[in-house]
Amino acid sequence: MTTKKIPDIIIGRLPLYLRALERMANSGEIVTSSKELGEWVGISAAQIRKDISQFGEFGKQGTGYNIKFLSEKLREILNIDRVWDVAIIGAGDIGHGLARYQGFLERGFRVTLAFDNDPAKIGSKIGDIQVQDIDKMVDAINKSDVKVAMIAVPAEYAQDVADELAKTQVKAILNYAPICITVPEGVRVQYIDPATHLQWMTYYL
Amino acid sequence: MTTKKIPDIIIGRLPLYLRALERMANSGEIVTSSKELGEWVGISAAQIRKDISQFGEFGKQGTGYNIKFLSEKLREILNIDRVWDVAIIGAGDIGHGLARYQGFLERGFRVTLAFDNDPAKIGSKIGDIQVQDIDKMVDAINKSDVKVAMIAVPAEYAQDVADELAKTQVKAILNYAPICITVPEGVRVQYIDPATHLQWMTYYL
DNA sequence: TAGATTGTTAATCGATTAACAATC
DNA sequence: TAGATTGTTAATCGATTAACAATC
Repeated sequence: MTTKKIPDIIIGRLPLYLRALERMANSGEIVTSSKELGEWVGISAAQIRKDISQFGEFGKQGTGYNIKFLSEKLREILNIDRVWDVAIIGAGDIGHGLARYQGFLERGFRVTLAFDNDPAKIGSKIGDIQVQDIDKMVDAINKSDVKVAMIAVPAEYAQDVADELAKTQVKAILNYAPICITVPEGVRVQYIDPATHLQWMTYYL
Repeated sequence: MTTKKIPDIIIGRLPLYLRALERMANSGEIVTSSKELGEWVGISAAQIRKDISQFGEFGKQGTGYNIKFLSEKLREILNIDRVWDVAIIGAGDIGHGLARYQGFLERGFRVTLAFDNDPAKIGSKIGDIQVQDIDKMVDAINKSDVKVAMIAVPAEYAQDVADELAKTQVKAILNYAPICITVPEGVRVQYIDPATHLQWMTYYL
């Protein structure tokens, strides 16, 4: 079997499909079509069929896709048919919000570690996790099975944190600091910066 | 003069260029090149030159780009050579974090209105803005000159909020609810959903 | 069977890269 | 002048769309 490389842009759409399918399931629907799913996520039916067909034949001609079945398949493909432990670095407003965010668990993630360099925050609790000294981060992560981290520190510290994370088994980083970071080969980074998103839209105002 | 339509994907990169240029300026640099800027943002030099040249000739052969000058031009292009008032709908953890976020002001945005439907929150203060009853949102926004809004309510209310916003002059929405919303022609939406970003990366783990 | 919708191929469209003349 | 780097064109690459046979 020749494993063909799936384009990254397709992978990025799968979570959107899954999110819509889960909402459909919640409202009691059993099957859907590429057309309906496309309307939910704002993507053409042809593209949805093409994307999904990269991974197998999950639909039935004339009928469409079974929502539960397709959701299950997408979860397997995305490796979220399990729960990933996540570390948060930075216990300011953003870190706090992320640590308390209820939406993660049902979507495959559980925050288990939090770090900060502020003595006033170290030792405090967010929900039921305790903020640890950032100096102990590498050790603590290496003792855990955390492979996913979220950086929520000021821009000037983000690269330092990324460099420390490089000493651990973390392979996926969600970076809230408004700066592009450099990471070793094999580590993935995604960026969230609300100001950047807003600036994109003001062009059209 | 024929105004050619600039692809949306190019507009989306300009805020990244601007962000990098501002950091360069802060560290005292005066000029940069497409090569250097490309390294900062992880984009090829050729693409950066092509993107920037859509809007004018802002560089000098042999020298590169003056950082201050190019920043100024990008701000003009993106319409952030002014400050935009922003409304936040939803005063939970995310809304709170956004309202308190210090990073907006220097990048062209100021949160001036906040709304919630929870009687326990209405009337409370976040920084120096007071949370108002969401029933008064349309009136309050219409009396203001807010054209940008951030939705930070649970997924099940997001479409309702979007429908209400459609009765105002809001033309740009940053949606934190994990759901795709439908808006009238001419209104832009951007999405931020950390779980979706994380799920994108777990594929590769 | 007739209607619907998938999976897939070929055609189109758009974005990125490479190359280089222009010029600072 | 020699070296560097832009702005731009042409070539390449990749993604999206349209169309349709297969089939439920």
